[in-house]
Amino acid sequence: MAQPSDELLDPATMLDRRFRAAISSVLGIVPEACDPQVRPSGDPRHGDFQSNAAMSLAKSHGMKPRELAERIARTVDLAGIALAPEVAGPGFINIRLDAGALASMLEGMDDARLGIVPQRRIHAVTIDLCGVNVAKQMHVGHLRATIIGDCLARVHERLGRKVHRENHLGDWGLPIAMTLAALRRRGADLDRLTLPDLNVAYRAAQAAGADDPGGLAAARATGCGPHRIAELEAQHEGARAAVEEAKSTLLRLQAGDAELLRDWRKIVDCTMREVFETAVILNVRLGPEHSRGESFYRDRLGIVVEDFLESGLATEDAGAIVVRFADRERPLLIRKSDGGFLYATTDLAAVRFRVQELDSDRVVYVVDARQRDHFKDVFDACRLIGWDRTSDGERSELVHLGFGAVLGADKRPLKTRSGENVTLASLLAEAVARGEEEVRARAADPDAATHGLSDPELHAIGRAVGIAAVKYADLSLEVSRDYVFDLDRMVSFQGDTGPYIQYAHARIRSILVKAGLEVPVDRPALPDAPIAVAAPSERDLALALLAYAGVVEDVARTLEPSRLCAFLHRLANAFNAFYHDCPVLKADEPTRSSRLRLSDLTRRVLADGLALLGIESPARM
RNA sequence: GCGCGCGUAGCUCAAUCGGAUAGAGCAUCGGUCUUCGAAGCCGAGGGUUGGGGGUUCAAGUCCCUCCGCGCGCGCCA
Repeated sequence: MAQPSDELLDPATMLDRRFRAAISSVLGIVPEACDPQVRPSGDPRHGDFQSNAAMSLAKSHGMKPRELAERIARTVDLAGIALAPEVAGPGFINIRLDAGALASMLEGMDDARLGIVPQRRIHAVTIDLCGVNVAKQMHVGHLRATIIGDCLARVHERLGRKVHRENHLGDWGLPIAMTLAALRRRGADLDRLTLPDLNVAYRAAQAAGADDPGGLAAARATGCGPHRIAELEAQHEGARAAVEEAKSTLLRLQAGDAELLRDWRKIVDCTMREVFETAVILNVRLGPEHSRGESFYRDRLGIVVEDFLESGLATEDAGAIVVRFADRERPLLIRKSDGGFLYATTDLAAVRFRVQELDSDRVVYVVDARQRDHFKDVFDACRLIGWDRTSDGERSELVHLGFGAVLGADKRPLKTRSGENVTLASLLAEAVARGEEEVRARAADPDAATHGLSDPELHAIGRAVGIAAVKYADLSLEVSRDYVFDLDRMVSFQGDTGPYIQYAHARIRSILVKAGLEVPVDRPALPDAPIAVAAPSERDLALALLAYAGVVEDVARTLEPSRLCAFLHRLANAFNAFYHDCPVLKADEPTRSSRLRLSDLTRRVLADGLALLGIESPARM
């Protein structure tokens, strides 16, 4: 029985249902067991969609593929959706959608939802993103952890899911204690501390604590002079002293020393000020309410180890506590021989908290791909002990979305000329400057839509363009891959770039304004005009638009933002071709209104999709 | 040594559970603005999908093997 909302569905879903029913009927099996393999056609000559199920199902049912395809094609009910299907080749079933059906499906999606159906799920989703370290400036790695995580959070939210954005700060432990001890020792004014100062102090403290027994041994073995050995011994002693001081600072901090905690808070706040400023520049939704660092879990670590010991999953090994796995040599250390906890312990506590207390049936870690082994171990440990179950027993999906490195032109991790890590702040400043440069150059043209705009307006557009360039370039690639950071390519307004999509949006908006329409951000500009789909490029545009909801669902399912970018690029291309072929403002009614409405729908899908990527859609550029 | 990831056009990248002739962008070359924003559109050239073997109606995709690159591997995070 057809649902009342049936007509709101996209063509792929409708065809899936109809073919599922037909295959079920032909083969005498339940619909759930039939995958109709409905796919968009690669070649327009084969129609709009195809079902490939007959070829793979034929053998197991003792039929010839072609014969099965014929029977499915005769049986399937495509009334109101498509023309009669045609069988081709070894058993492809080709489908051409009906123009009237396309029009009514478009009218059906032309509201604030844009065809997206909210997922009714009782559990939440947790996205671990950003992952900054206190006392350290953000670098390019944080760019990816932040924007990919923000995009996935937005996509899940768009689908009606409750999302917890968790910024798992590195705000606890020896390195922080070391930095704190060093700053206090030299009497630094923590109220006037800047992040670069703090960063220098952090690195100095790290260097002071750097023990180099290997170097010492090597120096002895290779017969270095006594001066060199004495120097290394002194460094060794100095490092031990620094580490001892840091350890005692950490102990006092852990014991709740009020003065230390106050100072600790100051360096945390100093770090986070930059994080939140960066979030604003990046157009990422990340605030203090999303910060829950390692310190949050500090009182939950002991019980983690105890529970693993009690369950028999953890054993002692050379004084340390480890969890072993049946299928690999590598154990997971959860307590050091000196009784201290490790980051794995914190991560175990965090998974447990996120699944059980944040009630998440999905926990996504947007973290550097190099930590793949670590997360595999942590997640497996959680599954062994049952911490991947929500309180009502639902199994939670634990997934590490490991992203690749950002490389420089030399294919090596991005560095400045002097060999320093590139800070995120400097990288974004350059991107904004480049975006602004492009926008101002074009605004100089007296015919440009941006000509005569005020300085702050041009700056705002330039910023949106520069940030879009960087984010789109990142999000449009497969997450796990490394990529070369090339600002020239990214800010280009041609090709598969953020600015190109933004341009398509601004251009459409300008057409609607020229038609004298009000152009609301997220509502139809002309909700009542009948849509007609006639010209080939109109059809292409219609098919692209109708794919939107499915793409958003795919992105949530696969955690691949690049699919959304590919969709937006296809849609912008389809619109540009349509715009070239089909006059809008100069067409006669009712074609004019139909095309205006198609344009308006395109405009809102582009803006909605860009918003899911965390990219702004300027009205003019 | 063990484990993981990646090799696709000159460059940067796509390719849905294995589907029809492997697609885009950049670059190159050629068309296209006195007509809605040419940041656009239309077209051309460019490929042994790292090599070899296998599975099948069908392989860039799955399996085996070799080569190359990157990353990770017990008391840091």
